[in-house]
Amino acid sequence: MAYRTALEALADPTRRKVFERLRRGPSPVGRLASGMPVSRPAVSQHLRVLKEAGLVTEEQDGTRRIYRIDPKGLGQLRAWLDQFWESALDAFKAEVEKEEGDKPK
Amino acid sequence: MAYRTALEALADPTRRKVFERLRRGPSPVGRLASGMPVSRPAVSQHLRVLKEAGLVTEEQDGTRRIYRIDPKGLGQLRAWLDQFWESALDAFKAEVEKEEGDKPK
DNA sequence: ACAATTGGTAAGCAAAAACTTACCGTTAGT
DNA sequence: ACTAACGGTAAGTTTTTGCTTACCAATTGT
Repeated sequence: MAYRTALEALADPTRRKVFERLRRGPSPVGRLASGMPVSRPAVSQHLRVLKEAGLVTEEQDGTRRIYRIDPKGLGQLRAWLDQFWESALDAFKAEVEKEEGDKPK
Repeated sequence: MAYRTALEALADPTRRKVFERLRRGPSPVGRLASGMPVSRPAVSQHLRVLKEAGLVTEEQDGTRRIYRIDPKGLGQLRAWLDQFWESALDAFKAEVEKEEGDKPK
């Protein structure tokens, strides 16, 4: 049921930018913030949302916190999408068959 | 590049509800709106967003418009997710190998 | 031609979300 | 012990977004 939070987290453009930057590998907050059009606290807040959505993890290393992508949230999102995709196709097929029945002979 | 709009469209709970209801098959606007906690115009506005995101299609049938799920948007989202998933795993592997190199012997 | 059904659009409002500045706590180095 | 670096949190403001009411256009049936 956590695909909701993942979806909501990835909807924001800057948050997506942070997330996609992490795809290239782990990074501390400061490094993430430089190169972003917004302030460091803003990035911090985005990271919290991403973390709560299971999309990133935080690891303390001295005075800095290293953020990295967490496969968990991504996996849940994929699972939902796949299941949705399948049932949508099923409904689509059923629909087509129903229409076939409408033009008999 | 349209996975952005799909993501943003699916972030809203009521919009997701509309979308998930369409999974069971096509429906005109009025039917969708009844059974929703919001007004018909609200549903209309949501449908527009979903349509612009390539998630639903609209077909005119007399005075009513039938909405159905459009596989396009869903497909683009899946493609992005899959590609993201892969490159994230790659980065993860590369990271592990780097750490292996850190503790030689 | 007229009335009724269906639904899109506009304007305005209220709630939510993102951003900034200011501040504080923690760790590392000297 | 003092200072600097790093980053989370609070408070307040602005922007965005979702919702409602009111209105209008198009189609169908009588």
